[in-house]
Amino acid sequence: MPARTGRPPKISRADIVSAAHRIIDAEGIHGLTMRRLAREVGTTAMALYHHVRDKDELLRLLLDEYAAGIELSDVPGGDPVERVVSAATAMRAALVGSPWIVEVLRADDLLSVHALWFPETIIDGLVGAGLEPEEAVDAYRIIWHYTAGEISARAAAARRRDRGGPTYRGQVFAGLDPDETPRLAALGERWEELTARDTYDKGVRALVRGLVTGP
Amino acid sequence: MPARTGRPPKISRADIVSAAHRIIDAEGIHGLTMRRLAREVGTTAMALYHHVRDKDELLRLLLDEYAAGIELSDVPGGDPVERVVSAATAMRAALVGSPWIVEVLRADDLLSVHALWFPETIIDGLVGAGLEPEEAVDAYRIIWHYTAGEISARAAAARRRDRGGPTYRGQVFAGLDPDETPRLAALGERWEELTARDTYDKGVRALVRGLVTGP
DNA sequence: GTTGTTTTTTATACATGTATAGAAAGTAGC
DNA sequence: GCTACTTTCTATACATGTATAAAAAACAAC
Repeated sequence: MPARTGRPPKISRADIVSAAHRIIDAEGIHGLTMRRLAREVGTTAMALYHHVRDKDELLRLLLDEYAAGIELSDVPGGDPVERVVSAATAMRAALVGSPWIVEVLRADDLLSVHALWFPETIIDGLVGAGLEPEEAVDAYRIIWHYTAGEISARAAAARRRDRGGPTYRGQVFAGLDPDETPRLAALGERWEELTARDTYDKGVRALVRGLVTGP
Repeated sequence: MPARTGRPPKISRADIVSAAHRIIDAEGIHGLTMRRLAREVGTTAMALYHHVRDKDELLRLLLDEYAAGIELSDVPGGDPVERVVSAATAMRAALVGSPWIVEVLRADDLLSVHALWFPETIIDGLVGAGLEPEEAVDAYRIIWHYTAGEISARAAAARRRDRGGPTYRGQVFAGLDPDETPRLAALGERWEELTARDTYDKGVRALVRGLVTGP
């Protein structure tokens, strides 16, 4: 039945993925290039492309491995709203350490095959709170958009901080007209400080509350 | 006082930005490369780097020009919640046509110098709804994260659709265990259809409602 | 005018993802 | 064993953003 034909492969998808894992652990996501990966596997860059469609697919495979290792935190049984908030917070916690994952996902709001626990739990909680299944899907996607946006913004801010350089905000606040934008002008210097806060929890609570209470 | 010294410049920032604008109009954001831009301006790629720090700065300059041309829609006077929703919707409408802008912004939740009307109006509306200014800033950022996430996901989905190829979702739903994820299994085929819906309005309404009503 | 200084431009180079073409290494039919 | 076919791998090439070094073009001091 196997009856393999053709030149026998020297490397496998699994080899690639585990080598990629090693590189990321040792050098961070930044060190993961196709050529570097090829060297680690002991082949050429283009040979990798016979096993993965492109780098994005490779990242998705990594995500999947990673997701399989996520500790699913226990979610409180009682209030459905609280369950949804907990699950969303756990989802965010799982992703926030590897923001590159969010770049890969984005369109794929389902995360990974091994991370379906998150949408499942959130949707279940939303149905428990009284939403129709279709509405719960909408609500889940809304929560996902918020979560992805927050992680992405957080990662971008961290990158900028690393690279230094003048923030764009400074420029914005320098040329600020108090007549046109009184609220912003009043905030002034405090903007930097205020926008350093972690608002995820606040946001997800408001969002879930707003979603489960009708208009 | 001017007393310019040094080799006289052949090109200016303004030249660069307007040439970039021309390219984007004619060929889309995809056609905007540093070399293509240099050709349009009549110089070399590296010469551009004496006028802009990097491509991101160039994109920010473009955004700023673009923002200056945005029609500020009138926002209803009455209900503060409705004002915030309108302003957020206008912000999203302004950005959704050029999703690359969101990639540039992300960390810079203030948009552009010429688009401060959006945060100003939103924060003002939130204060009008009873929030303290600090809370209103938090709330604005939360709304921004949601908006950026939604646009980003939408753009990624469109890109994927263009390129074709099997969706990751298909793979996810293929190997789905109804015991572990009953809600998702029940949805099954409908996922694709359900997730094609535009949920921005629903989300932003829920979010603002949740934000202005205390916990 | 020669020499130095400053600013801008050019030339060259590199790492990256990935396309394309062809070589290599196996099996199957005869 | 020879030919055809299939799969995998290798070599080469390209476009991209951008670093670095050198050259060019102006002015100022003497």
